[in-house]
Order: sequence, then C-alpha cells, then structure tokens
Amino acid sequence: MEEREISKAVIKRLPRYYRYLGELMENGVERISSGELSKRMSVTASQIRQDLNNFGGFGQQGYGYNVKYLYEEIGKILGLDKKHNMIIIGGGNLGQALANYVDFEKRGFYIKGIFDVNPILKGLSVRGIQIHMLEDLESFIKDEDIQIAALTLPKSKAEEMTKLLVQYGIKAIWNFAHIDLDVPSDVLVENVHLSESLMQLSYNITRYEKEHPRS
Amino acid sequence: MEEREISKAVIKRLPRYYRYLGELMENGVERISSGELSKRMSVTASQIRQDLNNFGGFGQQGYGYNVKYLYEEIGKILGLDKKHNMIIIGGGNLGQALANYVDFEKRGFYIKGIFDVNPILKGLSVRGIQIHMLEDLESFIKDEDIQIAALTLPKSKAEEMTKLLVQYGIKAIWNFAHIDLDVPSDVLVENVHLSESLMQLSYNITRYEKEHPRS
DNA sequence: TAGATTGTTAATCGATTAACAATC
DNA sequence: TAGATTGTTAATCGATTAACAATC
Repeated sequence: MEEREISKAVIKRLPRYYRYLGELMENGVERISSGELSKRMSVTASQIRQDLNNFGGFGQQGYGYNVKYLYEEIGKILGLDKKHNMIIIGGGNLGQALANYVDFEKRGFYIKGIFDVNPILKGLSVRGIQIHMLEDLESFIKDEDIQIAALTLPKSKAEEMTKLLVQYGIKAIWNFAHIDLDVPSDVLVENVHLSESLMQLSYNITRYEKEHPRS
Repeated sequence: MEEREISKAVIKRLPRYYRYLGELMENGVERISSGELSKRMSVTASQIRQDLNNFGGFGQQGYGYNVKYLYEEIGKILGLDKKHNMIIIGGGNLGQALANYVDFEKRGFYIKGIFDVNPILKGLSVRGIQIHMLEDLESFIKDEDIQIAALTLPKSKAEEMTKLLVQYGIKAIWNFAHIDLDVPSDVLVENVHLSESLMQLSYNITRYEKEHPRS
C-alpha cells in the first residue's frame, strides 16, 4: 500500500537533522524547540515542523522535541535501525577509502567484501575486508545477503557491472561512476557524481569573481 | 553588478547537460533538439530550454542546438575554460583517491599538492603530486595561487583546518568532512556528505520494502 | 514556402513560509 | 493558570510544465 509520497527535498534534509540531533545528544541536550534548532541549522522553524510532521507528531506543545527520541525516530525513518550488507565493486583508491570508513558500520552498513577484476589484488584485504574476484560475485551476494553495492569503477566498466549486479539480485546501487545507470524499477540507485559537485563549485567561483572583480 | 540570480536547481543540472553533450560529441552527433535531448536525459524539453535560456539563446529555431557549441558554452558558464589550482587537505584514502583522479585536470582542476599532519607521509607523492606538511601551507597557497582546497579530514580536525585555510586566503572549499563549515561569506563551500547520501539510499530501500513486502 | 523547433509568456504545480488554534 | 510551542491550515513564493508566436 502506497502511503502519501514524501518529497525528495524532505528526505534530503533528514540526514542533516539526524546529524544535528546526534551532536546535541553528545552535548547532553535533552530537549529542543523547532525555533532553537532552526537557529542552529539555518533553516526555518516552520520547515522543521513541516518536515517532521510528514512522519508523525514527534513533539509536544509547550515543550518542544525530546532530542534522543527524535534522533531515534529519524534513524528509524532512514532505516538506520536495520542492518544493511554492502559490497564495494572496485578495489581502487575510492573503493578502499569507502572500505576504510568505519562510521558506516555505526549506522548499520556492513561492508562484507570488495570485488575487483585485477588478479593482483586477489586475497588482499582492507581493514579486514577481503578483496574477491568477480567469479565469486554471484554466490557472495546470495550467501551474504548483500543489499547494496557501492560502484567505484570507471564509466566504461560500470555499465556491464551494473547488468551483472542486477542479474545477481542486488537491491540498491550506490553509484560513484560518471554515468546514469540503467536499471529496472525495483533496483534503487543513489548517485555520487564527484566531478559534477566540483563543477558546481567552479560555477560559484566563476560567478563570484564576476560579481566581485578584483581591483 | 548583480545579474538576475540563477537558481541552485538550474546550476545542479548544468553538469549533467555538459556530460550528455560531451557524450554526444564523442559519438559524432552535430546537432540536437531539446526534444531529442529530453528523451535521452529523461527531463522535459521545456525544462532544457528554460534552463539554457537563463544564460542566453544558444539554439536556432527549426534547427535545434549545435552540440559542440552548446557544450563549450556550458563549459564556460561552469568556468571549465579557466584553470583552477587545488590542494587536498588530508593524505588518507579519500585524499589519495581524489589525487589519483586524472579527469579533474581535463576540466581545468589542477591538484598542486596534498597536505597532511602525519610526518610519515612527508616527502611521499601520489601520481607525482607531493605530500607536504602543514607548516608549508600558507606559503604554498600564496606561491601556487591555490583557489580550492578539498577537505578530506575527520570532522574533529576539519574545523580548525578551515580556520587556517580561510586565514591563508583560500577562495573555496570542497568539503568531504561530516560537518557544516563556518566560513566568511567570501569563501565558497561545496559539500559532499557521503554518509548522508548513503542514508538517503537507506531510506529508499526501507520505503521500497514497506511498499513491496516479500511474500 | 512548409516544417521544425526555439525562446518566452502563461498556467500549473509543488515547496516553503506564515499564521494561529490546539494543547501541553 | 499563563506561557510556550507544536501541529496544521492558509498564503506565498518559486520552479516546472504547457502553449504558442517568432523565426530559422
């Protein structure tokens, strides 16, 4: 059953709320009002209340929000209370950088293996995570119940690899390749296009320099 | 002088247009209509024309757009026709992954150096890019005319490093740390929050599973 | 010229902000 | 109870889509 659709804009803000609430918790703050949070995060209080009320009433009139409770509830909305098994496709620098990033595990994302075509990497491991060859991919996905594949390959290889991943039953792809993946509608894709991010920065630099010419 | 402000949504789409036009060029396509491009990119033709007309009329009635011309014009809008000197702050895996990424240079982004606090890395280099110690940072930024710093440090160090970078006159920060940087208004920041991206994917997986329960 | 397709205005849609009654 | 602050409706703002005259 389809519940009312939540807009992408709202989803994009949730992790940021989650991060701020986590910091508040660390600082021992127990309750916070939308007004106070709005100041810290530089968003309107109205937006915070609207966003949260897409998922239910987490606050209390006259009191505000309980930080720990709201943190946990947003965590649940984001699915961080569940375990997600991941693999990394591509044992290059970026793949290894992701493998080395321990914080993912704190959020429920477990990197179970790294896959590469380069036989030189065979048997090596990164932070205890073994690098496997492609021939093991299918059985690994099934045996280890892998949901997510992080795709850190050059564009040229990313396309065929995606076909395999879909065929082997992957549920979601975290895509770092500079290409729009073509997948069936039951496979989810989240893109991280680094060069596009850098181009946006470049645009802003260029515009800023036009508006503020140096003497 | 302030020209009419271009919305963030438009800027975010420009690099994707640029990528598609680049691919069309590689395939020897000389002209394309907004209608044809809209099919390939899965956006509306109307949006393409609106987006482009923020910057000027690049097309011709009855003909469409010249691919090479439009590619170059979008490149100019994004500032890719200019050289941008970059440094990477943080010689860890992510920093090295960025340093190894050659495509940045094709777009005018030159990585001039990597900086780290770890003396073990001193004098090493990645793809010919030397790793320097922090004491050289100030002079390096000035001597090498560095505009952009890619910040690939843990949250704890990112804050103080940002202060230094600002003090030393950096123009823009490409931020990979999980923190919102506090900078003066003349320093531009572009964030890449990997864990937030992964959380969005997690949300979508969770929602999908709710809507499509397994038998 | 006739057909195609842009540039641009107008209409629609959706997201953000403001306001305030409900209520803790 | 009085004050504070939410949840939610209404108003505003901005972005997307549709439509079409201009024109190549």
